[in-house]
Amino acid sequence: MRADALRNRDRIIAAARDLFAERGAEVPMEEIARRAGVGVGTLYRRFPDRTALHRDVARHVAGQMRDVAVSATEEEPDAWSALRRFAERSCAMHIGPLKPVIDPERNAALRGDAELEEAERATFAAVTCLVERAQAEGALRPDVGTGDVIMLIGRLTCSPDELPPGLEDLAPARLVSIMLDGLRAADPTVLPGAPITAADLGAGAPTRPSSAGT
Amino acid sequence: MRADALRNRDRIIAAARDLFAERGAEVPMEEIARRAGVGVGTLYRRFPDRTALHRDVARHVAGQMRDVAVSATEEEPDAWSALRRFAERSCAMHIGPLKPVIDPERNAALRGDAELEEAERATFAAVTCLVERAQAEGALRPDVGTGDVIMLIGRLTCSPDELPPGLEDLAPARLVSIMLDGLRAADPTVLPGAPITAADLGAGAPTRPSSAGT
Amino acid sequence: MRADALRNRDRIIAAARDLFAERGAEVPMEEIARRAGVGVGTLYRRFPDRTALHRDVARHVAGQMRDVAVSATEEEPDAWSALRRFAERSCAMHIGPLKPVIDPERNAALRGDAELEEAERATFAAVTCLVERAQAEGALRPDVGTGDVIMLIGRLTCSPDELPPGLEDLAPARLVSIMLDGLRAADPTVLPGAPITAADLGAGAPTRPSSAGT
Amino acid sequence: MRADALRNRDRIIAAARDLFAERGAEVPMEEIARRAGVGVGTLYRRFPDRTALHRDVARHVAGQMRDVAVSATEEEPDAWSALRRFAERSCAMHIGPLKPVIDPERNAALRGDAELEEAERATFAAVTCLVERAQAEGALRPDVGTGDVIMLIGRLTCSPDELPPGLEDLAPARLVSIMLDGLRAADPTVLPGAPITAADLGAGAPTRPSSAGT
DNA sequence: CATGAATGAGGTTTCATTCAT
DNA sequence: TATGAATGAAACCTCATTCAT
Repeated sequence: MRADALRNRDRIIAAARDLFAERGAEVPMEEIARRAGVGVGTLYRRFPDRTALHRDVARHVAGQMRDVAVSATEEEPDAWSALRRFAERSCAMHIGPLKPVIDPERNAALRGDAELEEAERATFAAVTCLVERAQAEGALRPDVGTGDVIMLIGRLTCSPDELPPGLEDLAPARLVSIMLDGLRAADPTVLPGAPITAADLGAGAPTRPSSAGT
Repeated sequence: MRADALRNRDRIIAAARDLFAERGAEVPMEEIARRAGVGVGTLYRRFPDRTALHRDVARHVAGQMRDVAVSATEEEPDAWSALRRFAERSCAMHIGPLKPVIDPERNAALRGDAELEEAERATFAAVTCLVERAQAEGALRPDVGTGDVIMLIGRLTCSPDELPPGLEDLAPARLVSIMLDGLRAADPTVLPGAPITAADLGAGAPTRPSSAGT
Repeated sequence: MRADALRNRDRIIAAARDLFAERGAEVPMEEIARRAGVGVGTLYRRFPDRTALHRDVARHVAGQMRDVAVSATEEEPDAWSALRRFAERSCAMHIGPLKPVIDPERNAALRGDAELEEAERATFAAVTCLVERAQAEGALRPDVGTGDVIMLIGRLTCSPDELPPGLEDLAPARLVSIMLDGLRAADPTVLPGAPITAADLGAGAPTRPSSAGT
Repeated sequence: MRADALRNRDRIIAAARDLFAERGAEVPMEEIARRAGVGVGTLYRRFPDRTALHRDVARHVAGQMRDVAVSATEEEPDAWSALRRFAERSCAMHIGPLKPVIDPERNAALRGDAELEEAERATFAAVTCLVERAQAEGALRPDVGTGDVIMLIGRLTCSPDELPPGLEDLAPARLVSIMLDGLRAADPTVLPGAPITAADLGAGAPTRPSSAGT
């Protein structure tokens, strides 16, 4: 692929990701093209329809998630710090509002995409590992599973323009901190049901639930 | 207004609220009419355009929120239980996905609606009161404000079809419980910034920030 | 269906048939709507996409063909006159240029349409009957089949604007007459292969080839 | 022009002719380029727009037609055989479906093209000559003109994919034979109107109608 | 008053043509 | 020179809104 074409492709994916996060999965294609600085035709040459764009943005974001999970695991001194870092970085990536675009559970067009599922699997595996280690370290309450953690992160992260002006940075940081406090071991309430596992989250999850399950 | 006309109006609002929660603020009007069991013409007779429907659904939901806040305050033995009940009921009402429809910050058509702002004000006032009492009781950590609580609740509640099948009831309950644990007093981490107040959340909030602010 | 809606539907089908014959299966929908005197929206309300319009025009034309075949059979004194009338009427209906729209062999969207296939079957049956009787009467050469006759008719009829100006009426009449002379019994050349039967023409044809086969 | 450039040009014309016959005059340019094994850029370097491609394909085909007419005239022992050969060869060239591309009557872009008109004139002249000789020989019915013959041939030839599978070769041969029988002298019906002359067919025809006219 | 038909503006997608590599 | 990327006009199709029945 030619250099300029590759650059355009990257700009389109970046523009699409931002706009999907800001204004939803159905932003006009024209607008995505405009934000990327190209004509609609160029956008459609690379991505035959909205579905294809969804898929490539999903792969991109899922890959970043996996990288964040892996590097947090490798570089942090303990599992709890790694989980905190994973949560904070996910937040900065606006995972929450991208859910309708990037989650195979909610976007049928993504079902069965190998690359996407592989990235999700790797992310789930890394997070599951962190969860188990953090529980062994006594930092994470024992009655939660990977699914609980992933869902919390997904729901707490949101796009800047959903936040009150002036709080774009502060609010997410506070909410994530409060959530992490809720996940810490000290004196928790009894949760209903069993821990939610990675497998409970569906498609991209490992077929065999980890030992954190039920 | 005749009895059947009134019934139609209620059915339309109920259908609209459900569809807005399930499929977003831009659901086709035909579909809302169909779900309500009326023709589009009837829908447009009651609500001249989508904006009017948004507004009436917003008023309806904001009124329910206020009722929940007030009755929780009146009927629960202590402020912490009332907060918990408010969180759980809000969750059951799928406040999260309705945000783009009912939040004046995100739906410009709602700005300046007196009835809506009054309901929001009352809700904020009641929750602020609960927050302060719960902090006085030592049940709620002192470094959070009404805004933190409202935002947490808004983000943790979601429509059933965003959840993995089989977990529609369990997942919200677990997430809310974890969040509440994060809000409890015992041994919290230091949060960045100052508590987020009702006033920080904008339009419908009291003009004078409550004493919870810093 | 309301009276005016029904009238519009008929006007759309008539406009579409004419334009398909004049300018091909891909005439802009806007133009069909304009010719029918309605907006595009109305056209799309009745026919969700071009395919649906193709299908209904095909059913309409196939029904007319069947009616022509049947009435010719019933009203003409002998099979040869009936065949001639069938050929002339088909010609007036511009069957030729409509082929890409109405022939399931060439328009995949029509495959398996029961109403269409039934009309084709009836037409083929009637023509097969005429062919056999005309051969028994000695008017039609014995070495041709229903398929030969149908194909000849299809190819010789064309839309007026494919013809040199001034010959719109005369040319088809002459070509059909010459073709009919070619089909008459007297002193024919030896044709290659076996008679082409209705079954050879595919989808809508009777499953069991008539005795004219092979 | 370099050898490879010349080869590209020929491949493009061949690909275009085939695709025009198979799928119509509006086949995407990309597809023509692909079939020819070149990029669109190359196609546009040779042919500035679709019109130019139409024109060159038209010239090419018209030239072949003329060659067929001339060689048939020169090499066949009698006029009737020459006419038969001309009809059969035209058929093999799929003249019918190319009509909208190569006929100046139907493709305004071709009007006034000297090379094309010259080829058509020569073809018409040769066929007119054959018609008159065949009539003098008593093989061709006297009440038809060059125009009748040309139109019949044009309408009976079609692209292979318009034919039922398995009959691609047989059907055209049979239809042409039947048509030729219709044109033979023996015992014809009375045709409406006067013979259609070359001049009646328009643009490329001789300015002075040949003596075949009435 | 309820209904559902008609309208046309706006978003989606295709493709002829131009142009950078 | 050959290629295939970029462009934007035009066609397709959807749906908010109006209006006849």
